[in-house]
Amino acid sequence: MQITLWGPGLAGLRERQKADRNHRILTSATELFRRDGYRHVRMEDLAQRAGVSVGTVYNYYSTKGDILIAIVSMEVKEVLEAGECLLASPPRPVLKALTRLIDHYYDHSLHYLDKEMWRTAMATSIESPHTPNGLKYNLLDERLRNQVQRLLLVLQERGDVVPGVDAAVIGSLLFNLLNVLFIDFVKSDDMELGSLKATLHGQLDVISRILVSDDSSLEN
Amino acid sequence: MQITLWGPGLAGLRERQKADRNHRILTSATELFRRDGYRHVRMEDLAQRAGVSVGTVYNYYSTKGDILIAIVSMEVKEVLEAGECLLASPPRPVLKALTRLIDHYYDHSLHYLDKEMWRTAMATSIESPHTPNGLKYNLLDERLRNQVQRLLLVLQERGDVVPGVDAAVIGSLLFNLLNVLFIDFVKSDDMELGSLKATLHGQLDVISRILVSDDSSLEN
DNA sequence: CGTAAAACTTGAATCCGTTCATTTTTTTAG
DNA sequence: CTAAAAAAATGAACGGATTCAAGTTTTACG
Repeated sequence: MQITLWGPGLAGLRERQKADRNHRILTSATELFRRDGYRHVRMEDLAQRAGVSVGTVYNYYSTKGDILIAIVSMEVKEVLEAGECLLASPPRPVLKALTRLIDHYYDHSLHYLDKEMWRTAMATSIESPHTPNGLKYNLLDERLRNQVQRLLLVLQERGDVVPGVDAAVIGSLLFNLLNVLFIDFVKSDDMELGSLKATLHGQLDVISRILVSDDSSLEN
Repeated sequence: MQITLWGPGLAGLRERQKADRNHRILTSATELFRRDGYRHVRMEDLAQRAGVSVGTVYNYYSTKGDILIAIVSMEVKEVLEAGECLLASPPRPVLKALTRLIDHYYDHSLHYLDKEMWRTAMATSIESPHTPNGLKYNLLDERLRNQVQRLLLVLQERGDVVPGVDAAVIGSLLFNLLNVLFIDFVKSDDMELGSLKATLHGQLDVISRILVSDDSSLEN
């Protein structure tokens, strides 16, 4: 049934077939989830569009939710990379640096996923934190948290953040905030990105007062 | 089949039967969920123990998750009432008042529910925010948020919190924090209540610096 | 009381994610 | 090149939440 187009050799036939099938499954899933909504996509539909059987899909991903996590991973990895660039030389003042980073997280968040997909991914990570799914999602969360913490550390080393504060604590606190606000955002079908960012800015403004000395807080 | 023990009258037979069935379903669910774990309880088991058919359970609750939300409601309502007592005359200083309120939320949280039940309830509220389930849960969340905000307002009116801060913003921020920390708590099977509260206290300590003037912050 | 409408209960059928015994394809060894 | 072994694909079968057409109980009304 399978025609060997490329002949043997070149990294192994099986390897290439596997990569190809995996890619087809992921592509089909992304398209179908966005077009029809995660809930309405049946594993059978997904398998059919990817040109494989249902069993094969389960050979690559252990649950329907696992496919979603894979898509979330792409999303988060891109965002993390962009974040690293910002960490290399964050803008001033502190408030602007924080806003820039988190706004970018938010702006990028609907690139591959829609709100329903985010809801499902978050729900999975909460309901089943110990499955491969959940672990993977939570690991990504930790990497984001870490990035926020490191931004604060960079700002502190540069002297923009007063030495007294614990960058890890406040960074974690900031991440918690941006996370909860994002949850509220994806929960509400109506809320726009602009509204999400406005709320964030309000709370960031308050937090950033802890971070700078009273003198520099007059800078705005 | 149904023996009319009380005779007709007294608020209608049907009313009483309904209340009784509802009570039996809720009681059975609480017992089974705690004993066998939410996931392992089948609707059929639950129906059998409640002495009704599966269809009848669905007549009272629209999904399995809906039953859980009903149990969460009991939990949260009790906690809200206790909160109101504290609002009537909160202790000093500010940090102690906040700690007292939120510690109570946490301490009470495992009274009816275990961690798995909380995870499911939270996941449901995120994944399906528009179903009766989700709406109910999110309404309760809002009431808790509001209570935290009102505590701050009371403290501010009493002069313990500096007039400059926006009680609604900080209250909301505090609620977000306690919420995220609680999510992390129920996600981890290992974490103890003590550890949860320790983390909270660390973050509360930071936040409370915004709330009091520099003079009073030297009080501790 | 008796009867029709309304409200409610029932459990078999449906739907869908997931599993698994079987079949097919690819690799390896001779 | 061929056969045995290994790896992977397949789709029918399973389990459990949810639905729904049919049956039963309660109420309303003469």
